Amino acid sequence: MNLFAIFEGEVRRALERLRERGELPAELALEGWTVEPPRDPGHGQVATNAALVLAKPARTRPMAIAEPLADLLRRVEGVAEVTVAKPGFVNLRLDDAVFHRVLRAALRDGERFGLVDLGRGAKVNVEYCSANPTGPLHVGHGRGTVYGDALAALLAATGFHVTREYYVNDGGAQIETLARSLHHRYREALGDAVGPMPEGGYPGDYLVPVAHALVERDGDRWRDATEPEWMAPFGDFAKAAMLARIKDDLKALRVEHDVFTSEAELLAAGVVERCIAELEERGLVYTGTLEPPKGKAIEDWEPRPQLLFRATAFGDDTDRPLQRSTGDWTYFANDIANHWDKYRRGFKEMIDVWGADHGGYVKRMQAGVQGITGGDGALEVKLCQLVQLMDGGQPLKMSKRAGRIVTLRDVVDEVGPDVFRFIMLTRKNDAALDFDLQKVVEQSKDNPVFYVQYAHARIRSVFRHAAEAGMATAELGDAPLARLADEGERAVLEAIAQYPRTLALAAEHREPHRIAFYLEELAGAVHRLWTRGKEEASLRFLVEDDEPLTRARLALLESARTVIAGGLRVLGVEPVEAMR
RNA sequence: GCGCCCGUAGCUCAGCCGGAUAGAGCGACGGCCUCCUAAGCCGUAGGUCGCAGGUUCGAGUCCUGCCGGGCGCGCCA
Repeated sequence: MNLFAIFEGEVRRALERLRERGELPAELALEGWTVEPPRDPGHGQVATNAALVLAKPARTRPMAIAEPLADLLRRVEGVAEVTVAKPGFVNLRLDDAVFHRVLRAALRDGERFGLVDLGRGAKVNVEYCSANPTGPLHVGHGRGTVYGDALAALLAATGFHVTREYYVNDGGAQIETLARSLHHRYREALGDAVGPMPEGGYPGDYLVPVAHALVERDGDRWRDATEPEWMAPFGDFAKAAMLARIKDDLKALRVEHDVFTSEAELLAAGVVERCIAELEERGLVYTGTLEPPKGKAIEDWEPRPQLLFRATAFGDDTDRPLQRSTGDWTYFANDIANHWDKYRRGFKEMIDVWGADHGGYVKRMQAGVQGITGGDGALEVKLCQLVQLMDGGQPLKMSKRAGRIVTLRDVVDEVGPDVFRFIMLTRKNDAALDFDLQKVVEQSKDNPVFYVQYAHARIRSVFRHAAEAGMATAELGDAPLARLADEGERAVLEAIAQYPRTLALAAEHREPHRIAFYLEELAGAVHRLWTRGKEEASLRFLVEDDEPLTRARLALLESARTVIAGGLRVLGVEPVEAMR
């Protein structure tokens, strides 16, 4: 029950009436205006800028539209008062009864309250995390992962049929590097004096336990084997171990993907060849020679004819290579196949969450999807800016080469998934983020997530007390909500009514952080109301000799709690029963 | 050199599709617990929204140009 959507309809009808009556030009397009909560609560609960927006196309003054519009809106059920303000805003003050209906809807729907059906069951594939299985997840991965996970939940909450996907980049040379690194650790585990990790290997110590597990399984049978002999089994073993570890790390973050797609398996199944053949049939593949990029000197640049994808046909800056000089497919070719595979599994809408360092790759991938799906599929890419890891104000350079990795798991174990997720979700995805390990650990007790969880816990506490006092806490839908007369109660009521709109906007904009900020506001309204009860006994929630009033207040609290729980659920944060 | 993203209070960040007097948290300072959880509430201080133009009834928001920071710029992933 989205009040703002409802009143948008009312404003539209009123404008249409004005057009019919000739007070607006017959050909006027009724577009571009909005219905929003006014910034100043003194203006009521709903405001529209329709008169301002339409004045110019209607070739009249804003007030000439605002006045008759206000007259019509005054007759709408649930509207208590309509005022026209300065330049031409029309402000509505709503009857309490309207908010009472919202509250009853919230009580009736529980955590499903506000879940608008924007998607109508459309299938959407959200690919996120997709870190290479060559090591544990680090903090930088955590951001895109949490964002993607919350976005997936948000879309699922707004009527889309969502699949959460992880693309495993296990097709390239990096798995060979991983296998060599494991082989080195394996020899170490057997007690051979092999020295430090060779140049180009993965120096982190996370392969040490993997090597021991391999010794446990196979003993020293690979000690004297040749590289071609051990390469495949070592690669498989290491890959499986890394993937298991990544899944475990994800679980600690409360992230669970539905599908893991393996690049290597797509390759082995010949999907890439079929994909390229498909592109060829569409005339999107040719052999040509690329110009060297301007402005950036590339050493050992050799003009070379190669297999190219006609990305420029879809708005990319240049055509893109599909095949390496070695004859292998490029990562790009494989990734087109990956998206083609999704498309053939029924996903016309695909969303990828990438790190900002892949920003230069967006256009070509979108071009690839357009090309391979004949324009029927669409790829939306959400970039997460990189995380600058700090330690006590000093930038911490993470380098895999130096083996100095701050793992995601370390941080999550330290502060917990709720704190970590909330930190990542109180930011827009496209703003850079400083993540100071020391501060995050020190200040995790100040994390706003507790503010929201505390509001939930306090409400639970009231219900526990109510039950102890023998008060009925069920069937609150028929409570006399008109008894809710305090300004603090109204504030909570109005905050609750904002939720459906917030959810819809967050989904449309792919911005789960809006929910986090909204929940802080709602929690604030709850905390303020709580404090009013401390200052004035008559405003306490449980009033011994006035059960109807108590029930009305419980109804208010329960719907607030429901919204908090539902919102936290979308963010993947636990609503708690108690804080102590 | 070119492309994308960012620049808002001391710090970390919101600011809805262009809307009314630019907000929150942390930090600083001052108040509030005989009573449903003080992980809370109330107040004070703190801003030329990077700079300069432009668009318009109206710009933190859109456009152009600068400045500053991040990322990227065949066959790596």
